[in-house]
Amino acid sequence: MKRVTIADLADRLGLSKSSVSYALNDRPGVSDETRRRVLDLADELDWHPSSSARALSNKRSDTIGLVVRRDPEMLSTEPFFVRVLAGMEAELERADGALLLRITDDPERERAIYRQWWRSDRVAGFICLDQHVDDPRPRLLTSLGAPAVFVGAPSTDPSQPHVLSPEAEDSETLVGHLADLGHRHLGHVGGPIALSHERIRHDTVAAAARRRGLRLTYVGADYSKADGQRAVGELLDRPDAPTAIITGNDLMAVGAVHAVRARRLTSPGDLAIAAWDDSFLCQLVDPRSPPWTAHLARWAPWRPGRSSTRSRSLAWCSRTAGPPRACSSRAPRRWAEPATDPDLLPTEPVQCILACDDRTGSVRSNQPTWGSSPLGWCTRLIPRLGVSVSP
Amino acid sequence: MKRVTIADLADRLGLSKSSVSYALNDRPGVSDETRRRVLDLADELDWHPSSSARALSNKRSDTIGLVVRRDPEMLSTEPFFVRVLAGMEAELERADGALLLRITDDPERERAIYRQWWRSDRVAGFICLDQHVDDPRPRLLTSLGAPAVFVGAPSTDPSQPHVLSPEAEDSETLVGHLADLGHRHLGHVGGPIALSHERIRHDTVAAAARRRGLRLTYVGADYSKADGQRAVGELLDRPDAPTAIITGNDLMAVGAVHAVRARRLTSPGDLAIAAWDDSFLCQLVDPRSPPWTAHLARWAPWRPGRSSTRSRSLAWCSRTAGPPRACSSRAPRRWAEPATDPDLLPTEPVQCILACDDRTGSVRSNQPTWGSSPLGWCTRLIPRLGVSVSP
DNA sequence: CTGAAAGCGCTAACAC
DNA sequence: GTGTTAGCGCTTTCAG
Repeated sequence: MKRVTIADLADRLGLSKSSVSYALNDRPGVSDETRRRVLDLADELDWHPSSSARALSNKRSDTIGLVVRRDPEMLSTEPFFVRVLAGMEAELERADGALLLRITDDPERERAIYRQWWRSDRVAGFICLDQHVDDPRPRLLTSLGAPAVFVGAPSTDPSQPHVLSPEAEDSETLVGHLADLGHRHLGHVGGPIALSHERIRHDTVAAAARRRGLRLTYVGADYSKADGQRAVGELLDRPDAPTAIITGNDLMAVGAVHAVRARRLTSPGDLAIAAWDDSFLCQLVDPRSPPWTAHLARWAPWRPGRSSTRSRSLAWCSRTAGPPRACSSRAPRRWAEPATDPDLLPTEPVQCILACDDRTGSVRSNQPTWGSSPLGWCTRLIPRLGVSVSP
Repeated sequence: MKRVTIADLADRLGLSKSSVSYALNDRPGVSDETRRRVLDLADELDWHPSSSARALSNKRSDTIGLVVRRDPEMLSTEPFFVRVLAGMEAELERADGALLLRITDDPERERAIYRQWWRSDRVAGFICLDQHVDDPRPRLLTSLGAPAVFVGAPSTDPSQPHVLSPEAEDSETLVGHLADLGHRHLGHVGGPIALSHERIRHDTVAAAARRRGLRLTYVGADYSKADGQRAVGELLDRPDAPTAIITGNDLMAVGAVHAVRARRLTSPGDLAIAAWDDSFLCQLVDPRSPPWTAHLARWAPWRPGRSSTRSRSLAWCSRTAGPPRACSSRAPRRWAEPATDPDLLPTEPVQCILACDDRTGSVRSNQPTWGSSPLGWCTRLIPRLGVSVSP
């Protein structure tokens, strides 16, 4: 199975390599007639450009690197990740790009991979998830000169683009909703506080509660179901337990449900639960599914002291712009914030407004040529940065 | 940020490019002394080989291609996929390889990607999941000359290696267990029958039931929770409903639980549920979690006619070699079958026995240098094939 | 043990 | 419009 090269094409057509190359790359310098013949032959012979050869002379790649620093075991449990992946893939699909993926738990290893992939020209740039406080990556990638898009929190290096989630707005929504239901004491079960977006949530939830004169108890956990259950259990076992909690992801919300059940309490009767993420877990673990609802009603009398009539709804939802619909496992659509700083791309500002369905992860953009998902969208950023950086 | 090349290293050390190359690649032809100096300098200058240049002259890549043909939306809901991914990544991590990933729903597109990635030298080979009856990929990849490992079912092309799941054994285990509990009529809610392994399950479950003189009703579904719920609902609504069902994945088992609840029936009282996969969903949606168990007991009397005392356990488990432990959401360890045909790798037979923990996806191998997961393991196959193919 | 040189497949000046 | 040529960074003969 001998590889077909442009030299082969050139030979068979009696042309030179360069003419063939021009034709293939849709560049001026060849007649339409010639171009057609080249294209046809290439098709017939099933020619494909050698990606290494092309990368070697172009010094660029159409591959985007993603290094996920999480325990693979735990990752498989977290719906968020696959949604991110699917979003990126949706975009890469249309751009005919590719994703180079690595999952590792080891921070040292992670940094080594960034260096290696970049220095070995494997990728055009990176997408970075899960930004930490004191995250070494902004500095590392800047020093390497590698384009990168940070997702979820602004990079500490202002020259790097990022896509933000409206954390503050979410916090406001969640706290506001629970306050409206009459709760006076909220629990906040946050994810790892080393994560920037968790720190933001910590602060903004606190601020929203303070503004309304609500009591707030914060407990940190690690995003796992087990630890969420532990944390919520701690809250429930206090003499002054909160009547509602907010968890940082759905997995911990499921943990919350289990903590409630384990204590023979009910939700939302004894504890209203609201969570960030609105993944499919909300559909799977639906406390309302019959005869569960009836069941709750029956159990409630057993602990009348703990039963609360204030909260009749379980806000199983997240990142919603409007108030969560009571007892709904669907999140309404929301409008995300403009996602980039226009300064970053002087030649072609990329500010845009996305209409985002958080449940499906898909977005509509006011720039019609752009992607179909929030993370697909930042996938697009990379090549663009490449263009504006090396003019 | 100028790239560091071996020419740079050679210059600074007063050597020639070739010597440097030899030293770097651990090849004979340089003194130990020289090798050390080269290695040290490379380290100091943070040199990394250009992957494209290397691939260009080597005509090989350390990247493995994975094209997943599923609806991305649905994928995020299916724990199986991320476990596969994590398994491969675990192996790639140690091999310092990389995964080129593409998720697409379009079969035509899928085949185009295989061609393109192969002809453009992007990957060393492929791992193929979800083999269909009449799957075009074995033929396609053979005709391209691309190494590929098929997972889950034997390729129709016997020259291609594959990693099998012990489907027949699983079927036997599941049916046997339910029969032992006293069930006489089983339902089998299978996944898409176009998938080879589902066809195998269909046949082997039927055979196992027949051998025991059990009745069996098969209903096909699409692996989604909703469709699983629909299918189980259909079974439950029949006048002669089965007392136990087997579903093809956990998501459909969750659907089954919901179908049961929606009819105010109980599980396992009215319907025992057993499923292939044993993912984390089993932990999340645990019908036994208190006060659920008590709840079941209370509900049962409401529909005494439907309540069965035969089944006291919910076999929420899968792919177990021994009988499932009653009411356990953990699968015991199992021994997988030898995974490859020794004929396939004449130079270096790769037959090995894996000890596999199906819950974590990790395996122990009797070939100690080998991988740590079943899919990591087939990741390893690719380069090995490469070696034996181009001697 | 070392150096010069060819070539992997493609792009991009630069001449014709 | 078309052909010639010089790299891109690395590997690999083949002489010294």
